[in-house]
Amino acid sequence: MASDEKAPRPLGDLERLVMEQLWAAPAALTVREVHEQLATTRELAYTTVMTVLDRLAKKRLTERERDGKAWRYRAAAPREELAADLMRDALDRAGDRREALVRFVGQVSEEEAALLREALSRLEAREG
Amino acid sequence: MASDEKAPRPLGDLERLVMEQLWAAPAALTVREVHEQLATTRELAYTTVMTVLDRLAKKRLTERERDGKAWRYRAAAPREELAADLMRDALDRAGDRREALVRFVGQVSEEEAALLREALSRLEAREG
DNA sequence: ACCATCTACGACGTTACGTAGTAGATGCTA
DNA sequence: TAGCATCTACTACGTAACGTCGTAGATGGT
Repeated sequence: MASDEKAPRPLGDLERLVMEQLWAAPAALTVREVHEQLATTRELAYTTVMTVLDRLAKKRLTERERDGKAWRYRAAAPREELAADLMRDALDRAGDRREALVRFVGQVSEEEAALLREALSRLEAREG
Repeated sequence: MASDEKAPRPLGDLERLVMEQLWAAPAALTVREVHEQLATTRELAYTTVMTVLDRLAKKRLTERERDGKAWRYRAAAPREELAADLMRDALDRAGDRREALVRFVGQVSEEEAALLREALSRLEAREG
């Protein structure tokens, strides 16, 4: 049955940019590091980045740890995990799941369909 | 590659309720009809429903046709189509699609996995 | 012609997000 | 240890979406 929970709001533009920095980084980043990266492309106050990082943490999209007097932020989950969650949410919001899945596979590319089959086989091998 | 378009905002609570009325109805509904339905559950001004229907139309989620001096609204697409679109969007926003799909099938239920396999077979039969 | 009804449009409060400033805590350094 | 550079915490403001509704004027049937 359809979930009654509210769909998670999509990330704002800046929030997405920041998350992309974190996802791309091999380790947790400080506000300064994120800011320096973004500053190569756009003018942006240090505190703006700080605010966004803070909000992302409140939304549990990032986690942070102390490093001296600064915080280091990292993504709470891989980008692909978030994508999968959103796909789940969307599916949960569909009326007829079968129909929704049919339409979904009907609009993915051949390549993606192949990836799906592969993923399903792997699942079957592991769990089936 | 990841789409740069903004993710569509999820429907608001009332917008979702209204869409559910339209999806459930066999034919296009007037503002009054939608209002009467919703009014059985909650107190709501007629014009509130009108506004929402109008906004949904501007967002191309509903279409409307004249019926006397009133408008009749219907969903522009089936609920499952919207769900499929949202799944696509989420997938487009993932970094590594393969990984995202693996995670996705990893979190669907057994039943949903079966539906997915079925949908893929059907696709293969039709296109492959 | 009248009355019920419908639409068009504007309005207000709330919340999310982009954006940034200020004040005060903190930690290295001379 | 005094001071400077840096970091956080908190506040704030503008915009847009959405829930919510009112008013005014158009419209159509009897």
